[in-house]
Amino acid sequence: MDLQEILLNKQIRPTSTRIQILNVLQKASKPIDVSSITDKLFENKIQIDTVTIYRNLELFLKSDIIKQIDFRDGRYRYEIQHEHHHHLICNKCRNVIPIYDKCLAITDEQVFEKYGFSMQEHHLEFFGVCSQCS
Amino acid sequence: MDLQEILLNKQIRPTSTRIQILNVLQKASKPIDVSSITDKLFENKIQIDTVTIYRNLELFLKSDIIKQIDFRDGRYRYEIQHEHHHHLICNKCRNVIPIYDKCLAITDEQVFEKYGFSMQEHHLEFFGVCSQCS
DNA sequence: TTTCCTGCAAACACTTTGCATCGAA
DNA sequence: TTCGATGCAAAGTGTTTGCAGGAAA
Repeated sequence: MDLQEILLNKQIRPTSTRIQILNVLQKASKPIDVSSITDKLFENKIQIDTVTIYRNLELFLKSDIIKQIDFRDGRYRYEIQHEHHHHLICNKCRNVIPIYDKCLAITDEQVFEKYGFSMQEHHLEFFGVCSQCS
Repeated sequence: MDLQEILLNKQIRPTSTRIQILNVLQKASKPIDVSSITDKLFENKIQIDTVTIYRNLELFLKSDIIKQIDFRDGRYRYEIQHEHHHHLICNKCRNVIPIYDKCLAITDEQVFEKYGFSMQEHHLEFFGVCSQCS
């Protein structure tokens, strides 16, 4: 998908900085953190200030272009918002496997009604040991 | 349940510091962060260094006495490990409702086998808007 | 005695804010 | 010209480390 188009659709000015950041996220095979984004950009001889990355990530988050994920190691990771999925996170090597299988089933939809809670989204991650580490 | 006993069962020396920290967690109606723990202790005229709290929380985590929860606002919260449950988190007021309803069903247990992943635990939180905020 | 706990100070890592500059509409 | 985007410096926040003193087995 065209990154510029995505931004325009969301009424975000498609600056080259933004395209570059999204480009890195798009090419990543798994969610990456801010310092990895900086590194990837650096490999492509592009230098963008950390602050700018943070500011734009926040913008992308608000516009639902990207998703923020927490693997419980003290920093957030980001990935392009696409088909809903979850992650298997290895507690040993920290590798991440995205899974597209349907995992979640609210056995009683009325759970939310019961609390008058209007559910917007859920976050589900699985932790364990991957094949290479076991 | 007796806190001292819990610690002894886990072969952790039941110092008064530890009992006090656990006591605060036990009395809390929802997961709380480190600074709230400090505050609660202070209300009871108990002063325990932040570092000590962190170190003991880590210890409790490893021993499965407590659980670490992430509400995506930059700090972890902790609660006594008890009956498995999830949380409804209000995106507006940040209030937290624990729910004990059965929510998760792996529709295909073979998902993990497929990846040779030995699943140990999952983290599931729901985000939305609570009744008071809507 | 020996081992483990705790507190203090300092370091760290990640993220945010303030402000000036730059650049596109 | 005006408003938004970016970079730099600095501050803020949450967490961890090193080390020394202290308490419990």
